[in-house]
Amino acid sequence: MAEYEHTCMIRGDGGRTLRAVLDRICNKWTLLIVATLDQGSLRFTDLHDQVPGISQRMLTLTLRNLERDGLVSRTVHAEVPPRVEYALTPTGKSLIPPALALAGWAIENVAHIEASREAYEART
Amino acid sequence: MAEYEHTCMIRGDGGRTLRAVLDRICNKWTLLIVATLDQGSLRFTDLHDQVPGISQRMLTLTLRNLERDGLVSRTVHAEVPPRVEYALTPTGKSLIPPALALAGWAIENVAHIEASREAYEART
DNA sequence: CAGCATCCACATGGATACTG
DNA sequence: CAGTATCCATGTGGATGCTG
Repeated sequence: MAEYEHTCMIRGDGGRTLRAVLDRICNKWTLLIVATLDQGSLRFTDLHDQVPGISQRMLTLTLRNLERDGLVSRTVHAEVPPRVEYALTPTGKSLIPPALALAGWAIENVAHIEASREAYEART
Repeated sequence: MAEYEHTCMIRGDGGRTLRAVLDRICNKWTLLIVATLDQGSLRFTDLHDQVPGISQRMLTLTLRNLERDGLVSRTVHAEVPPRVEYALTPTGKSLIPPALALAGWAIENVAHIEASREAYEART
């Protein structure tokens, strides 16, 4: 537990690198879409159906950002009606393990956090 | 790589659990403060000095949220001038490993992401 | 020292309507 | 089918000034 020197990975450059990446990942939909695409390639409407509650606008925006960052590939098939397939790139796939680590922590600790929060509110 | 069924940890309840936690963690300062406190307990001014660029307001807000969620403890010493010590709780400490996993991914892939982003902009 | 209060700028994201 | 366009509500966070 005394290995706090490893946190220099986080604090490193004042947190700039970590934050540059977090900014792209920690919005409302990104991780959900990445996790959904881990099944394999999907088209726009499939994603819209499988990610509950997302609007067309946010799905489009999030996919564009993922494409920009090279985490998701977008292939347009020249057909009528149009067919567009979205899939994770290798870089996108590599995000899954750390994302799972965080999700695991979230699931293990959400009860404790929620309880602590309610106790705090009650105190105030 | 065919173990995509594990991403149900992320998608599980439509991502609600993960997002409930991400919302508390993925703001501008939380992970930076947690990483800084991994060294041991620090007082307000020390934190303000060690986290470059943070304002008093955001330091206060972030610490209050961390205290609410039970990730950071706040102990006031009845002295003059006042002395307040902030430290990670066990729950707070347990966030470090998954945070490091994400930071590691960020550091490994930031160059590729940045390059992809520039290529994308150039294309447009 | 360790904050709280106030004001303000900007980004995120939701709802709705329209299109090649 | 796979988007785009527009409008708008809310949240996040920065600057500044004041206080027990």
